[in-house]
Amino acid sequence: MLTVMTRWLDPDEQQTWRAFLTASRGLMETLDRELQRDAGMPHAYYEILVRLSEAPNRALRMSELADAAGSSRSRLSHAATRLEAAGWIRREDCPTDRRGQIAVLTDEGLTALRAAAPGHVAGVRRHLFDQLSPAQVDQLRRISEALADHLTGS
Amino acid sequence: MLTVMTRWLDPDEQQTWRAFLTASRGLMETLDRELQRDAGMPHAYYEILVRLSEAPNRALRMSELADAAGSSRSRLSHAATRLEAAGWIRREDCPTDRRGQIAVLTDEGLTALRAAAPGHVAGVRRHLFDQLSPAQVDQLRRISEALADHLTGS
DNA sequence: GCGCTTTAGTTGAGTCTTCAACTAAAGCGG
DNA sequence: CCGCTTTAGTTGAAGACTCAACTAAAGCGC
Repeated sequence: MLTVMTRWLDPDEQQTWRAFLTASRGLMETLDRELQRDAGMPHAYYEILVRLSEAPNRALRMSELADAAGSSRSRLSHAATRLEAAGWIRREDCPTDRRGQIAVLTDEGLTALRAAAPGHVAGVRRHLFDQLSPAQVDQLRRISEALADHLTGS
Repeated sequence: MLTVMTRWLDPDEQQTWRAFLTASRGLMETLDRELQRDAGMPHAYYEILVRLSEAPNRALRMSELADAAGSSRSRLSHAATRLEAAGWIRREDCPTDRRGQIAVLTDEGLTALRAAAPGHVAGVRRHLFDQLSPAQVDQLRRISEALADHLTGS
């Protein structure tokens, strides 16, 4: 067995990695807290409602919704239970696949989403876009796409 | 009362924001899962151990440790309880401030950290640095620093 | 030295996530 | 049409995090 010596992070890489950790963790925590405070929902639930609101008939199969919202199936299942209890979504049986469930955004859910959206978008703007130059925004998109491609690709 | 119309994200901003969400969430989840699988600890605990290992005498006041590890005090308190039960840290009374507690990395904690580090660093390299050009790494550092400055500054 | 405010840290309840185990139906090979 | 494997979705238990409430000690003004 051949064990290769670990290639540690050099000081520059170290700094980059720690800055990234601080920034992304801090940004998500801030937005999550704002959303929880102003709209009574965590960011993960907000994203579920957004994806449903964009879908035809405000409805999606559970697994499509999980993929769209970047959630595991188990996570979505638990979240759906809560969202249903809040009256924001409803579950329907899938007519073409008896295993399937369809999540539907209710009118109340849409109302809650519309109430939450302006504050949340303002937060994303204030904490992210307003802090970066247009060039940096472009760089961030390319960087993020490269990382996302790798994660889903391999 | 004057309510300003929300300035929504334009399609480009939307795409950037979603790519960023996918990438940062995916990256953190991947690293967290790898660390949990290979070393039996979540990333947050790993970071606590790292910070302690870098401190003089492998010891830090709880609040300094919380700041260093980017954790809330409550979170650190709960985590410390677990880490202490695992035998990886120990708590001592602070001699100069009777309110204070000092977290100390034990030999077992250092051993656990040393066992976890190579795999984790390899993951950071594989999932982050290997996917970006040197210019992009530099861009990411500047972007992250700008975001972090804003979050802690304001 | 005495109140008042601030800081240090912990705690418990409630919430969210993960993981593995599970049910049930669909798809497929022969 | 019959097994076998895969896919859809849910569930419960355990772990981790948040928030608010709390204890205790320090710092400060006078």
